[in-house]
Amino acid sequence: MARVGLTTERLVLAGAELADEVGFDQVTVSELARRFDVKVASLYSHVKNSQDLKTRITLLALEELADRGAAALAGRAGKDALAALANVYRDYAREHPGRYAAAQFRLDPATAAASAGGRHAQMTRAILRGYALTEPDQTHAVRLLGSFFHGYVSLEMGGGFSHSAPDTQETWVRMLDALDALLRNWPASAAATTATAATAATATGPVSGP
Amino acid sequence: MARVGLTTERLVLAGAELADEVGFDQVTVSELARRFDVKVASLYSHVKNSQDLKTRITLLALEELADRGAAALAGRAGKDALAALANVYRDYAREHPGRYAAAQFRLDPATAAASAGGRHAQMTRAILRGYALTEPDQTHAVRLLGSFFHGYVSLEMGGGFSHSAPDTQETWVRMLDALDALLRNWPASAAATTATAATAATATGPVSGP
DNA sequence: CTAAATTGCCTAAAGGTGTTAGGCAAATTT
DNA sequence: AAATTTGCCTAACACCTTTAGGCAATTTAG
Repeated sequence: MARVGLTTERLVLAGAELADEVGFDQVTVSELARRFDVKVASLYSHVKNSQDLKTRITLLALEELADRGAAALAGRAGKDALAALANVYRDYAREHPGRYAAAQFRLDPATAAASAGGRHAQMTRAILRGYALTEPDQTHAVRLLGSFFHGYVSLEMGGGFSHSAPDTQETWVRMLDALDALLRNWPASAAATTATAATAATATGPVSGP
Repeated sequence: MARVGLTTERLVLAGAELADEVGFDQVTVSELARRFDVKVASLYSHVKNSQDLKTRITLLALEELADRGAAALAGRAGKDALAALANVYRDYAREHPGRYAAAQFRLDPATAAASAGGRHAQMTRAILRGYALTEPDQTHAVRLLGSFFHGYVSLEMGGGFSHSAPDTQETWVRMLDALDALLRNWPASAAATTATAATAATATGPVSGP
């Protein structure tokens, strides 16, 4: 019966498209089979299982994102570079919500190590070359930027900022201004501050509001 | 046959515990039934369906989180308040990973409006009273803090910062220092800056802005 | 250019989750 | 104690996942 020409790559690509259409966690082996007009069991020759499929979509998304980041960063520095990378994340999430969600998928350590994840950290570090941050601080800054990018995009995508007053584009621009200012004027380690006081007591969360 | 005494509340609570043990998206009506040693169909008298169960767990988590936040904020201001609320989120995520994940669950607008989500935004706004920010900026700052808290906690929970050099506690403290500094010295709206330049250029397709 | 080996998709089947419909017995009300 | 309500159960269907084994189309070899 006429072979359709399934391939791991074709499946992963179709899976990524499916994710963008219906959401990453609605990606199902069955639906994929339906799209290729093939019986479900047939996919299992190309993909180990559902988890494997999702992992591959995740790796694809991380790779695409890293490629876009690298392209955007080329020839830019300082605030320009910061805004460029930030926009890559935001735009990618808007264009490919399913893939972006996939990029958040938890990978096992081994797979994660072999993924494009490292390139992302590298890119953020590259941006910081435009600011005068020495080592311990640089890592803190990398983490801060990572947290911010990820958090902002998640909230905006999730509708967290939906119906509030100032539109998100304005917020976005002002936030980048703020981050740039922060990096240019990174506070010295106030080791003996009262900062740690509250630490032991409580925890954090994602907040929806405006 | 001996009634077990199921209740919507008991189910939601057990669901929250289950989430903390196995992860929010592994919370299943079947597993819950198993835990109460009851047949699956029996749960449907107390909960509309799986989605309804998850929604209720989400609402519970948002409420708990808001309560903790309110308690932590009482009597504090400025950086103290900032650190206190941030720690509430972080600690909650550590103690109750499943519930924290639930708090991220996308609610339909109507339900979201009736949730404790608003309290969270209010708390962040309350913190900003300790800093001199006037209106458009205040909202931007609320969103920035929300993005940051959510992003940081997600990444740390997801193992994003796992095996890197400076331990996360140090990063956490320094980040709070940085945010405090940023809020105390919020940059004025540099409307005519080069900020927007990069936005339009960002290689990736259609510019994002509204 | 066949014949053999491989590979791709299929049928079959079993196990898990979600959900609805209808029934009997336990708890509650009268 | 009778009547009513309510709680949990059985039955059944739909859908997703995964494994095992088979036949035919394709590729490789002689």
